[in-house]
Amino acid sequence: MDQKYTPADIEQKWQTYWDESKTFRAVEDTEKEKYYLLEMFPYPSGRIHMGHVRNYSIGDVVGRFKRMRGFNVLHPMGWDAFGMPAENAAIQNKSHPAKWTYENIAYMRGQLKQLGLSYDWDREIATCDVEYYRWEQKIFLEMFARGLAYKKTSFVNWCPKCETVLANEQVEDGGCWRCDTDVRQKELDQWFFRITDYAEELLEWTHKLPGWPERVLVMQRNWIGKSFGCEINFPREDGAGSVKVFTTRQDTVFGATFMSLAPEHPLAQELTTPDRKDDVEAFIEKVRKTERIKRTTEDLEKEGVFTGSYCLNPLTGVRMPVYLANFVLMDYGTGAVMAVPTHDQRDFEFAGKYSLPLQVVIQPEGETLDTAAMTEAYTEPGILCNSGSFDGLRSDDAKEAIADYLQEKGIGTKTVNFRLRDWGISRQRYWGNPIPVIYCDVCGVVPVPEQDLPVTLPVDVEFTGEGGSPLARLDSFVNVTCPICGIAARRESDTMDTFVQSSWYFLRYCCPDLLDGPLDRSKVDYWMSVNQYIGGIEHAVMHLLYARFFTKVLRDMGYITCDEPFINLLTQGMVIKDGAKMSKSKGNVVDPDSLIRKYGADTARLFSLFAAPPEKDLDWSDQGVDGSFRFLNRVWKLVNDRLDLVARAGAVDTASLTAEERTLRRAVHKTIRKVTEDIEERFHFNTAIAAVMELLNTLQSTELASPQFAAVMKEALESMVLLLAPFVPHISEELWQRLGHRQKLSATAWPEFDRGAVVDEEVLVVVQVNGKLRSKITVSAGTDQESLKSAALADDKVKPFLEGVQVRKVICVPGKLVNIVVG
RNA sequence: GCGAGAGUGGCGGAAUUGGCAGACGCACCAGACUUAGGAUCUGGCACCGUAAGGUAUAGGAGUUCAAGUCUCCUCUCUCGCACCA
Repeated sequence: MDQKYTPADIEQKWQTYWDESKTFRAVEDTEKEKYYLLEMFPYPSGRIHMGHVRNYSIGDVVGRFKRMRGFNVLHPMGWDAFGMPAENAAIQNKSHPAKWTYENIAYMRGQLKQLGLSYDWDREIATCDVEYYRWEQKIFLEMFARGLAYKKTSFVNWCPKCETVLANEQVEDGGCWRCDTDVRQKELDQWFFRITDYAEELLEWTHKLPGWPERVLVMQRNWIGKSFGCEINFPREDGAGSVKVFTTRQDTVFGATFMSLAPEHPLAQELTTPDRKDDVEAFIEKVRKTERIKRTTEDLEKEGVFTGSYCLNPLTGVRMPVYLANFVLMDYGTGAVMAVPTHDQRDFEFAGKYSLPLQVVIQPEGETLDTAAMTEAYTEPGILCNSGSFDGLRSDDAKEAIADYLQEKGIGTKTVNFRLRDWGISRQRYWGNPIPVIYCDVCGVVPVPEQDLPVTLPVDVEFTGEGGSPLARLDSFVNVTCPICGIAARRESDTMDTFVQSSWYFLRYCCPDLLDGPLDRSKVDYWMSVNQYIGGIEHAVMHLLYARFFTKVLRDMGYITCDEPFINLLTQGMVIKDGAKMSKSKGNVVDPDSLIRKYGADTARLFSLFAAPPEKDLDWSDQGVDGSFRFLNRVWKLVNDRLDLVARAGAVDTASLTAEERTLRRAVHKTIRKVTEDIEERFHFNTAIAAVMELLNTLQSTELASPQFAAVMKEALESMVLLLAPFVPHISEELWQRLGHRQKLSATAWPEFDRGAVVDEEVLVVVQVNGKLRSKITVSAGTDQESLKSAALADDKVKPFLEGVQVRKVICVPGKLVNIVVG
């Protein structure tokens, strides 16, 4: 037999076996408890990177472990295959996005297989396959029918480089999340999904997902941004209606001395008096030029302009000048704010700049504010004053009382406001899912009839990189007849945001081959929800929120029954090297291919699991990889060296073991217990692996002449190999076979620890004097407190510390510690 | 600014319920084997001290017989959000 560990050979051997025997194929089986394990599918960018290796190694440990524990595991993989890079590559290489994408998929699939990941490859999905995206078009049409997909003209975030629209979530620091180009505002006719209809439920369920990291839930809650307040109408002085504001501080209405409107506010022009026209237009132009980038990223100085018009404070009758202000956002609340300079910092600064009046309406307890002496707004709770019949109320109570009063008088209504806005999904790109809609001059927006689906992406398209979407310029695609009236019409040429595909791929995995619909209810009901989802924290808001939204929409359409897609979520940390995220520009990239070539997949997996717990960042270390490789070599050598011994061994007779044999066996079973708990309860694979390393050290240094040594060693080696299987499956399968098993390890159950074997016969007890460690004594496990106490007091190392002082108290923690308190 | 999380040897990290701080690994040092070693094996390795012993978990206070762990304050770092009315 080979004495040298050659990963290339054994990894190839077992990968072929798993592949050909379809070891990891998942079949619905109501007799078994299901376990749906999912890692976020990759974008087929060309090759996998270390982040993928880590993500999928973590997932594979869970998958293989659960399988060995008897679960019916669904562990699928696929490709988030639509998206800009494919199109950009096509432009550069004068190629086609489909060719580029499918070639990348083929290569990356090979890489994943080389890692020995336990996927059911029969369920593989590529979202650019027409068999996938056609069903998404059907879902879109149903959403359209329910009013959940709609069109509106709006200012959108526009990336001039990508020539496409970006969702708010896709704008990072004022730049495009993909290419970092400064984002501009552009007015376009766009498709939206009405995610705001689900804002309340999405928020509510963030309190019912105990298996999610708190920080992700917090981010989602903040993103949804629910706030309670009032909409209040401030009548215009000219009597022509009123201006509606949203406020959460209706307790300060009596202190509102002016109004601030967003420059884009529909009333902005109307309220502007002729003499103010020039100033106002100049201001609006200036704000528009500044654009969103600066309006959101920098602490822009508060600026505004007077419109020349006034509103009246409905409670005080005070004349309030109406300003346009650069810090008021059109897309939050009503785009208009009642300004209370004494109790809002922004309004305070604004009032200072334009010499607007201040009126204190909330006094801090035990203090009196004086407008002349204020240097900043008082935003804390307090007692109302100058507020008519509400004087003397605490501000918290006043919120309620004033809201009721406003509602009664018909001036305002209590409302709930969300920061979350509808999800714009139109993209002016070719490589995406065509939105199945036709525009007819007579019939208007006409959904493509279901029998005409799918709207297939045309292949014969030219990619020049100029002038926006190639689809829009393709007459054969755009020119159609209206399905209703038959006259010439135009096809929608925008495609859907790629986040749409990743919002339901986990459902399609349950029935990837279904030919007559998106989802097979019975299969989806069997597998959903995903028991464990694993991926990067960067998807905390966008992908995870959209996927939750889609799940609820599809539930309401009757496709599925679950409320939430992912029961447990694990967000793994980044892979960094030399203190920085791996990136080509920093030259600190570790290439998985060469890593596998040099050490094998098992070593690559092992190190990425051993170096840090999953949720923390992993600091890559080439020397650390050497260490993992060394460990596998030692495992290999130890097992192979003892094959003869093991071949002669029978079963362990627990009744007649010697003390030394029992000690060895105790180490084995304690390791089984520890590894099991570390994987199952904590996902702390690093400590699980460390425990196996300790066991190896023990086994390596134990050589007994006793009768049952061979039997105990056999049990030990077999256990060690089984415990390693989720982490390093190839070497484990090979060693398992060499240990004489005909049944494959991948069909073998996880070991159970023997409760009798892990009980300590002797325990080490620490003896402290006044909390300081003075001695350690070994006593038999059952020693009672009294004997323990006297043994501690009589200990030679302890005695000197007891001379000349009085023992006041002795604390005994059985099996652990004695603390003698003296004084 | 707000929210969340973190801070432990030269390094990655461990300490699960308040009970031996530093498991396991890396690096380093010494030795063995060797023509050789970037292979393998053995031993050492928080800091100060010859030792007995003392000091150590960002810093400071507190609770406790006992604190890396609990409470309060301060500092630093990371991530997320950021004019949200």
